[in-house]
Amino acid sequence: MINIMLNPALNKACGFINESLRSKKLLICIGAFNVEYLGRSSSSLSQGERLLIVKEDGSVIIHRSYGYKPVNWQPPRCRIKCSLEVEKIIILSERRKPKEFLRIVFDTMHAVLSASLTDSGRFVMGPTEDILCEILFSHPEYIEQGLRLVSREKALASGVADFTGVDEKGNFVIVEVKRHVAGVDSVKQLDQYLRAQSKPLRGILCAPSITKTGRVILMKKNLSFRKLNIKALSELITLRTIEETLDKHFDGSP
Amino acid sequence: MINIMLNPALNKACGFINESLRSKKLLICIGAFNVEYLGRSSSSLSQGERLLIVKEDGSVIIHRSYGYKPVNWQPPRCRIKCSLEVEKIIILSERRKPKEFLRIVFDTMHAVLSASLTDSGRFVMGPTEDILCEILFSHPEYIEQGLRLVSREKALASGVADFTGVDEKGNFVIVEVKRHVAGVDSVKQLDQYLRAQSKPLRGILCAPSITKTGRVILMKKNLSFRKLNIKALSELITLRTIEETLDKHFDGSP
DNA sequence: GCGCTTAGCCGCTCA
DNA sequence: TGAGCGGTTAAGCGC
Repeated sequence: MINIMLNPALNKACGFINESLRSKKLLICIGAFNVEYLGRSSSSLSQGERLLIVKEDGSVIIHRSYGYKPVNWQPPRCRIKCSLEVEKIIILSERRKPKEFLRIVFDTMHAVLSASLTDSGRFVMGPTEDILCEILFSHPEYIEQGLRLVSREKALASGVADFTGVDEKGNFVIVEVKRHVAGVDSVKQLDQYLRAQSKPLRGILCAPSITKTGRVILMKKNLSFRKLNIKALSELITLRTIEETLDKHFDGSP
Repeated sequence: MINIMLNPALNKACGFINESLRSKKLLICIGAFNVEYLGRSSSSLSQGERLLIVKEDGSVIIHRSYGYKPVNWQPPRCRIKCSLEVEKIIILSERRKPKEFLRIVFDTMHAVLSASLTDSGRFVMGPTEDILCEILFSHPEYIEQGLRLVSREKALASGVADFTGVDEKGNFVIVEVKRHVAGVDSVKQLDQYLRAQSKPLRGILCAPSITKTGRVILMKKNLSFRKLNIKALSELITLRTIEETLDKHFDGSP
């Protein structure tokens, strides 16, 4: 059910907004306003025509006419108040922790709209690093011939290694998997894991590619790099398997 | 100017959307649809009632009823097409680089709205230079150990220096503060102040960072650079101070 | 264009 | 509560 007012008087708009907030509906306002943000940082946006969205969970989103990212926002569970002043509507949103405020002052309201959205749809994301690990765990030959993977998500002294295992020659190895280009940070991450061990182990970094500086450090530290063909790996797994993995993570959810 | 249709027939909605895309307006659609994303990753969102926003710059934003982040999106400069199929409206958005697609299939349209937003407002992030100076004036140790600041906004022969003071060793200093990366211009500005003095003084440039060429000139002119941690400095202002500021701003609010 | 760093990063997990 | 870490991270800047 959708309610809407076009070019409402400010007092009417204020009533409409308060009713929408009270009944926890999606609220969309188009009008001329300015915004002040105060919290971890601060910002100030002077007057202009924009789009304000307040969701039923108390999130606030402010969009200008361009860009896909909001200019200001607040996450869910904000306390939101709307009040009428002389020739102005003031919407104040308070986030509890960290303490942050958004103050929106409307001069003009072009449209207010409220709606209840019924959405039980399911959102599924493509192969994540987690799923990639799942695949590699059942196909260690894609990392190295003769490699046996022993543990997954192994908690080490200095972080959580994707895999630990034993290579063809009986050396213990730690494996770090990246879904994207491995950079200096990835190499350092793997190196950290290794340095925190008492004995020297082999380290294998698996990624679709590696940056030049990343490779330099990797070679200096005598680590191995294994190029992953993400697409080929994805094809080792059926959609069914992905859904099973998801089910494991999101267990109870419908 | 705002146009709107409530519960339009799909063919009417399709016409409305195409007209909005053609004339490069902000487009808002509320309806039941599913979304497929294909690109660097992939995702699939099954049927449900949601909010679709298409901006005049070709950005696409899809929001569910909860959360402040979009479930799917595309950045500006996407090519967007809308077509009518049997009992469905299909909106396809293509991002050129990297190649990515969003396919939105509407079963039902509850509302379509288009608007032109006029927004020449200015957005300013973080503590203003003024506030930054305020903080540094009460915490000169963040500029240099043992520094005593004597004056603020001191009018000199060739401009207004942010601070003048005396360093640990008794040298007179002029301090210039920048909120953003200091460049060649900032260095020259500080140098100007110093050259206009009869005696040679020390010059300290404070900024979160400095460009390479800026640093070269700075060193050549024998000036000091002090890296500012804007975030840490901001945190020297307590929340209490923020709340006082808010109170001042929002005075009447309950 | 690559590679690196920052962000009101966000959001998740786990000690 | 904090640390670690992945992200369709995005976005900026230097090389």
